[in-house]
Amino acid sequence: MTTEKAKLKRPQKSAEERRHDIVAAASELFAEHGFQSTDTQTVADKAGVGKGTLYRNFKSKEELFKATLDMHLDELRATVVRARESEQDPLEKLRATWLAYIGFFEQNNNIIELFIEERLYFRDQERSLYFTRLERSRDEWRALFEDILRVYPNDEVTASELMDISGQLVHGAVLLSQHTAITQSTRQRVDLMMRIFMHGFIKPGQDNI
Amino acid sequence: MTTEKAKLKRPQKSAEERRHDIVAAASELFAEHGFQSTDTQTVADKAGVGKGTLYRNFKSKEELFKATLDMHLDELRATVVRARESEQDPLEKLRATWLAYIGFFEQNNNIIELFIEERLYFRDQERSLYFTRLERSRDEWRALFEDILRVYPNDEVTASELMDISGQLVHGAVLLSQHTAITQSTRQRVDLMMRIFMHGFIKPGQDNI
Amino acid sequence: MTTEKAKLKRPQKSAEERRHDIVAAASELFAEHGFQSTDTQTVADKAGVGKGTLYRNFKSKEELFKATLDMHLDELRATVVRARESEQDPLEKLRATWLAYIGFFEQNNNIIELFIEERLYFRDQERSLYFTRLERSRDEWRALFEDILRVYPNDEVTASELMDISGQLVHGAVLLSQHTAITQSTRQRVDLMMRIFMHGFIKPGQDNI
Amino acid sequence: MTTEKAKLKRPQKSAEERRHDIVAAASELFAEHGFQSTDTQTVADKAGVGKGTLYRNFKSKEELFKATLDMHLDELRATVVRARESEQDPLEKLRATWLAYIGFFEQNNNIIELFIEERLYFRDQERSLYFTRLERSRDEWRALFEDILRVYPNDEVTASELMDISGQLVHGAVLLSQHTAITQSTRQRVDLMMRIFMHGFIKPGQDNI
DNA sequence: TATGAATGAGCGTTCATTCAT
DNA sequence: AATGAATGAACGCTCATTCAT
Repeated sequence: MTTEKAKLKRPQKSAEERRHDIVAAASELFAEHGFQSTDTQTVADKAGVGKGTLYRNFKSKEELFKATLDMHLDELRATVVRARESEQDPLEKLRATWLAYIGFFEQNNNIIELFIEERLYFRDQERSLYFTRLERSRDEWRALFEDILRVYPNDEVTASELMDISGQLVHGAVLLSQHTAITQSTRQRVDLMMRIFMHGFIKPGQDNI
Repeated sequence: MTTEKAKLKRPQKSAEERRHDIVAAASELFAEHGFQSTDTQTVADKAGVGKGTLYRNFKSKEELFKATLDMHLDELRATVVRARESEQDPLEKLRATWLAYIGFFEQNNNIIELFIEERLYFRDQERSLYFTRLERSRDEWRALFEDILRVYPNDEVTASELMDISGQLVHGAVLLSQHTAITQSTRQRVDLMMRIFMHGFIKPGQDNI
Repeated sequence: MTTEKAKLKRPQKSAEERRHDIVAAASELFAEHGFQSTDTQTVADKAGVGKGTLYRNFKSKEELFKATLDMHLDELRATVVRARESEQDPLEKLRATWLAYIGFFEQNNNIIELFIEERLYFRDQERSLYFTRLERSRDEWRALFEDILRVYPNDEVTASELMDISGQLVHGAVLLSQHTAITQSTRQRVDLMMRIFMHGFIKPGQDNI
Repeated sequence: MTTEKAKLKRPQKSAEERRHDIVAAASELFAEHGFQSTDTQTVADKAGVGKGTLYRNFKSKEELFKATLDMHLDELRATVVRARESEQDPLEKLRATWLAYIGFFEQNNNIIELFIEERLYFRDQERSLYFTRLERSRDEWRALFEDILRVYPNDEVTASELMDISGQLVHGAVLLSQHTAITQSTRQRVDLMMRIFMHGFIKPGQDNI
């Protein structure tokens, strides 16, 4: 029960473990303070390694940052895919996916800010990791909305358009979730999103009052 | 022979003007590179003042940053209010407001990232300026949705809920606008948002297929 | 008479003076420990300035190093030119020049090592400052030997050849001077060099014993 | 079933060989980049051993550096002795020795810089290896010049003085050889050195013009 | 004995802030 | 009041050396 968790000298873990420890530590710190405000010594300390070990595993602080983003993106993707495949009905797939998406960002506090930070810092260098991935998964999303439209045909709207609205709803939710008084559960919020997304707020026949 | 003579060359700006020049310069630079990557020397240069003058006008780089955010928030508010008041019909007010909101962020590139940066860096110190203001204007938004519900009564949804969905749609649009292939005008996007928001994508009567 | 020379805060000297102070401090330290072993903090301390001031005046440690070399090379050149012009007779010009050259390196201990360090470190980047300058002054040296040969005609040797031998003698002297037991004054050494250079060590007529 | 079995794949080098490999690798790298700019990892790689092995064989990078200098000094000495003994006539011994000396440094590029680097870095600690050895061989050099003076008696110059001039000529040649346009072979340069060293550039009888 | 992953002191450089002019 | 030279704390990264395997 000592707080001083017996810091062994040179624990000699596997390379895989080391990398993971470092990314895990970095991830928390980046999420808490942002990329620039996190210093490498702190990451090393938190990961329980020397600073040199950081640099043996990652070419630079920037690389480390991107590695943490990558890790989160892998998790996010896994979470979302799992959710989508957990349901058969297209609309239920959608609901599950939204839930998973928003839930992921709720459980990984501030992660969305990291993706946005990346966009700011590395703007000149390359495309943002997050949006690159988003793009890559567009086809899967579109397929989902095509399935939905097959069940609920509507020639006044395209799958792409639905995908866009869906994207707005989800990303808006993620962005605002930490700042809206949390009077509702994520589940409830998603249900509301579904209701409006499906039927709007205007009752049929009210339109031309 | 006054000490004040011959200074004609230096345009003798008022304190107010100076501050404005500095904020304007800072604003562009912050938007382009982010808070941390923008250095005070560059701001001073761009504003055409010495670095000391920066610090006479703003206690710190952070203050300056917040002043630029404040300026943008003032502009945003003015833009939105103007839009809202330009229409009579509640739904048209909403459409105009959405359009103004999204248009503002389209014209002030990267501004949304700045608000998010603030959230990351100054987390510990205080609440974010953007979300503080957002909160402050909630009542106005809510009033709008109450008006709308008066015209289109629906006891299955509250004004607050509509406000939340509206917030998600708008912020999602802002966040994604720079990253979605721009096949549509803002106008068109807002129209789509309105359509779905009002009626959903499912045609009446299709529901229980 | 205080040893604590009243370290005024921010003495605000002229830019010229600052640069000079820094180069002077750097020069001593580089000469004493070499380029790589001298750290910038030490230079700043010795120059009585902050480390930032170093970097306001010189783009990098490397630039500073080259600036000190340049300074020494300027001095060396001035010393040598002054010596050469102090005499009329070509042979006396030569003697005076040799004396000045060797004397310079005796008074600026370890400077020759610095020139050689430069060659080692910056090999890839560009030509050595020292040898670039040496090359540049070759014409002046050659002119001197042509004058000498005009007085002492000898068609078995060229001015260039004499210049080469002279260069070897002088640089050899500089290199070895710190390591040979100093039994003789520089004056005496130069006189010996002159004697051998002029007549060799073999007496006329002894040759074909 | 000996422990020594089956290790055929690893060439089973002797400790002696290992050391030699390391010194050989280090030697090249030091000569190319200098002491400080050469890093131990690179040496280990080039020598085909692990970094630990470096430190089992040499207490520190510095020791390794000195070992390479020692190696070169051994080679230099062997080369010079061999040359000296290849001739009978004292003057021819001298010519051969000069040739060997200069040739050695021509074939071992940048070695002279290493000796000078040592002087800079390890100044405080002890005397330079190169000059220590030089000192040690002074007696042999002096003996040579005494032999020469026996054949060409000259009571206006001592063997020590000739030795000094010879040292200057040779070291100057080594130092400058990489920087003078190589219009002549080493052989030719040495012949010129001999001619001037023996007779000077002034023809007998010209003196008192 | 040989290895190379791990370490951390050390260093060059930057940049927000101050202050003499 | 305005300036910009001066400051020095802070930080990313390196590399000689150690030590668990």
